[in-house]
Amino acid sequence: METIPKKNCSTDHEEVRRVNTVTIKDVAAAAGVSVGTASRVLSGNPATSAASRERVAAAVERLDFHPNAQARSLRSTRTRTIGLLVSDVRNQFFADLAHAVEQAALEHGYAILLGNANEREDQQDRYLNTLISQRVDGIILAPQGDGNGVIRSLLRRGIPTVFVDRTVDGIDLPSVTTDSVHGIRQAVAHLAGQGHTRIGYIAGPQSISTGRDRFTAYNQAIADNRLPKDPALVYFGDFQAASGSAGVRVLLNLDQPPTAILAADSPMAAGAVAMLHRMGSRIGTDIALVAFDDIEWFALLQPALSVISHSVEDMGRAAVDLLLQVIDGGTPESIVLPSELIVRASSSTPNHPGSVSGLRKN
Amino acid sequence: METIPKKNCSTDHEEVRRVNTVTIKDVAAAAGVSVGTASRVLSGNPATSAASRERVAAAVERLDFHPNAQARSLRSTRTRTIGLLVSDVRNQFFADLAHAVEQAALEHGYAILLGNANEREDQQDRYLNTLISQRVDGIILAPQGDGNGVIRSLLRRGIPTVFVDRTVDGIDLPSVTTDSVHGIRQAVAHLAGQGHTRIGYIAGPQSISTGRDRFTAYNQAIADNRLPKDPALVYFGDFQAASGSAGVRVLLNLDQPPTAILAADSPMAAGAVAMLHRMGSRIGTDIALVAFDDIEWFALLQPALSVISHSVEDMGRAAVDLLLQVIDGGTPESIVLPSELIVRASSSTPNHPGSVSGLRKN
DNA sequence: CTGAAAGCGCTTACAG
DNA sequence: CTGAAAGCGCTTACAG
Repeated sequence: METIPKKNCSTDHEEVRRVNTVTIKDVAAAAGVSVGTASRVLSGNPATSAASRERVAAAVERLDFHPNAQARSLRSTRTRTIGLLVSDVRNQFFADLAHAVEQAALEHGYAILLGNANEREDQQDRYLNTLISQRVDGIILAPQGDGNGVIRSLLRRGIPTVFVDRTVDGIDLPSVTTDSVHGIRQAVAHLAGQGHTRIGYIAGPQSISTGRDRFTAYNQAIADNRLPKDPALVYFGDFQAASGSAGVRVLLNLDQPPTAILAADSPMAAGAVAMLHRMGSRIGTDIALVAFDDIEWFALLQPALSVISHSVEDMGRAAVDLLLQVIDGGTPESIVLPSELIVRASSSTPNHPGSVSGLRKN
Repeated sequence: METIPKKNCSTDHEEVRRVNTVTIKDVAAAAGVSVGTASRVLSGNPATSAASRERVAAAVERLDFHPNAQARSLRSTRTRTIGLLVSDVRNQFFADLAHAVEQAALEHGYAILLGNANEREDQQDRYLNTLISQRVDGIILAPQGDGNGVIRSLLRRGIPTVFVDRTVDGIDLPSVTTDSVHGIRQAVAHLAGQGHTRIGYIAGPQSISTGRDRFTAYNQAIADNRLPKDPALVYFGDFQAASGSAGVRVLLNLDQPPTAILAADSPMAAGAVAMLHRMGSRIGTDIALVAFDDIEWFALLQPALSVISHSVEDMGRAAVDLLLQVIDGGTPESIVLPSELIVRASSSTPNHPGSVSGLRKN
């Protein structure tokens, strides 16, 4: 009675994979009820007798039945699956975000289909197509690009989607983002307060909303603190580590190098640290360094890195909440999370910085 | 002709999500061919005329058709989806592994359904059930537990599965693991060569194969180098950061504390670093430190951490290769990847360590 | 509370 | 090369 042999068309080639798939039909037969009744028991429909429930449960147990989610969702159009597309899993921030989203989704009975765009629009679009084809119930997206690719399909098809961390201009979807203004303003004020007047900035790409927002916030903060504005102090990176290193090299080779540097995300900050080490510039002594994103590793560096912190747990949880509301037909408001400066040793430059490392190179 | 209104049973409640789902029927109608022909064109079946191909392609484009993967796999029993279940996404090693697996899978046209066990067997089993229900074509698993849970279902159902990084005793599945013996032997010899005789070890859990393997390798290396064996020098952690910190505290409070410490994975090493900082013990001077796993952050610490390195890219790629072979009905051999010591400043203790930090505490 | 039957969107022999 | 039809494993009104 177990493993009822299916009319298996395979020519007995031994290559008989998955013969052992037990279906709801097998369960129904074993329990002595109809398929409909078995289905009702399985889906928790109250219109079932205690007797059926017991017999079906026993059969499920005995046959080790796992309902075919494909078939189920083909009828019910719900897959209980959420697609999460991040920009770069190896970026600790997104790994933490993936974890937060996954835990929050799990609580609501959803599994996460994780995609990794590698900060590239073509890979994002490829995954987006996969997610659409897999008929995920909704998508949480840290977007790439200008919204002229597959993102349009998402909207057209009415697939519940929310943006996380980033947004796309002209695409009106609920989002969870960080208000970078407050944290960056604090950071610049903190540095200016110590006498720094030349604060370098390693910016993210201006094609990405967080890259733009943080850059705007930096410019604003420079102006607010009446610091001289010098375009040479800004290096445009790509949110990845190598560009952080490149940025440091360029900035430190300036005729008038900065005495403090702000990096717009954690991989670039890591790259900056590596290059500062290589160039023999002592962080917290020769140069102050502050990073956007709070990663546990930053606290382990010596000196520990000052960071602009925002809660990745809150972000992940909020994104799931928002998406669930959209799936339920709601139109939730976007959420903006706060950012906050955490001062550590890397930006505590006791000696007047101008005199320590501001020495002209020629 | 676009969006042909489906016989939509929704009571016009406005809650008409996904009306706009276009099916292969719509495509066939728009292209003026039968559903069968449309299907053949879509799946690249050569038995199609150039004319049909063109008309179908045009219809697909115009209607923005995305085939329903659920329905497709219901017939073909292939989902083109691989489940990857890692122990902890926030662990940089596994994030890197996820990335490597995902890239390798993408090359073969597979999407990855990523699960995160959080180093817990119950969460692993829950995800495993989801993956089975989703009918993934195969599973790449960094396993938890003793193999008496859902893993048995995997075997019974013949679902193609390979182990990665870890294995489970008594479960015979192809695997990709690291040979820890060589790297750990090198590390201990390197430390012993500098005069260290008391080498502490922060072990992983003995319920996990990598925890056991590395511990065995450590014991072996201690014996090989004719170092005194002292059980007090071993602290058993759980592969997570907090236990690395706890381990350092315990070991440094010994009457005869170690002058060198080896941590069995990167999160525990990070925890160890944090605690050494807090206790004012200078890495590379007061104490030597070596970590298993090569994470980019380790190179950024000052002093940079010596590590036992193994290639996570190779591991991810090999796991996908193996799984693909299993899916194709093969029975591939397991793969064991090498490990190698990389010496950096954290384990270069020029002064005779015994005299520097081996001073008795009482 | 239960069974028989239709149907979700595809694929795939089967004839032609 | 193509169409008509069966069927993958479920769910869900419809009667009873």
